[in-house]
Amino acid sequence: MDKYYTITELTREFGVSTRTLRFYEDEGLIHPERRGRTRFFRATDRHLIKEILRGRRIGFSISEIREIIQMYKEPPGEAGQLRLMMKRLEDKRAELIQKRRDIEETLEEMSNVEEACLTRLAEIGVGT
Amino acid sequence: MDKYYTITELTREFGVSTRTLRFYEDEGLIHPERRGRTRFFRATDRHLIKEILRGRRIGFSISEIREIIQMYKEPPGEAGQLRLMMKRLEDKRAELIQKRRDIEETLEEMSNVEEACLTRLAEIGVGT
DNA sequence: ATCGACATTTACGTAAAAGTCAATGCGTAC
DNA sequence: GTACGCATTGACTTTTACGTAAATGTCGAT
Repeated sequence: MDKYYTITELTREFGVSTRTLRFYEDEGLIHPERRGRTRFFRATDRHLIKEILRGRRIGFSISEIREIIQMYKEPPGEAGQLRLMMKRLEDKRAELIQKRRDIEETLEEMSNVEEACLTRLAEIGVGT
Repeated sequence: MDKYYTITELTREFGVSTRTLRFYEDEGLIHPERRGRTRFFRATDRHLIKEILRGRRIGFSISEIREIIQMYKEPPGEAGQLRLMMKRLEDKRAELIQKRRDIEETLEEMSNVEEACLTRLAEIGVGT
């Protein structure tokens, strides 16, 4: 099949603006084809967009996302480069693990607050 | 005891600048005491800073953090407010859970890349 | 009294990630 | 053939979360 996606199809699917997708293209993250001036997105672009948005939700900057995409594409050939890349991976991993811990702590606290709300509601509700 | 912390003590402990702490004060997130023009931070401020920074790592904006802090302080008294608050909590919770999933997926992919790196290093290493 | 370290305020600057607006093109349904 | 809707480009604007510079204050040690 090799389907093409138009820009608005993708904006609808992912809930982003055309500006955003063009911005990602300008930043070199995706490379939709062109027929005349119109962009045609392939499955691979669509998949990349998914990864980009996931990175964005996590809080990665555009350049970090670019770096990550690069990593998938081509593990560099030279040993020094490889070691450096693994070091960076380690750092990112630590960061993500910290972030996950932060999220879990926050989720717990939110549960507490929610419970307090429920109790309060019950108290008030009684008198209604 | 009721220890006081100076601003630089806290900047060192948390790895942030004085500008940042003053900014948080301007934003009404913390309320250090004053003796003359100098700020003196209490344990409660220190604890708040911890929460603020955790929120920041998670990706909450200042106003979201402010909102959260507010929630801890005073679960509102009126039923409608309470329900609204719980709705917002639900939304945030969903967001955080999505974020956690994103992180987990990313961690897995990073493991893959890392493994690929190791294999590659081994291949190269053989010829060294 | 002066020096250094730390503190303060005010004000302007900045980078990231888009939003918004205006002008224009291209295809097609009527 | 023209009006309409979707696309495009480029320029300008906005928001967030601080950074940074300048000019000054405070205080203990020398």
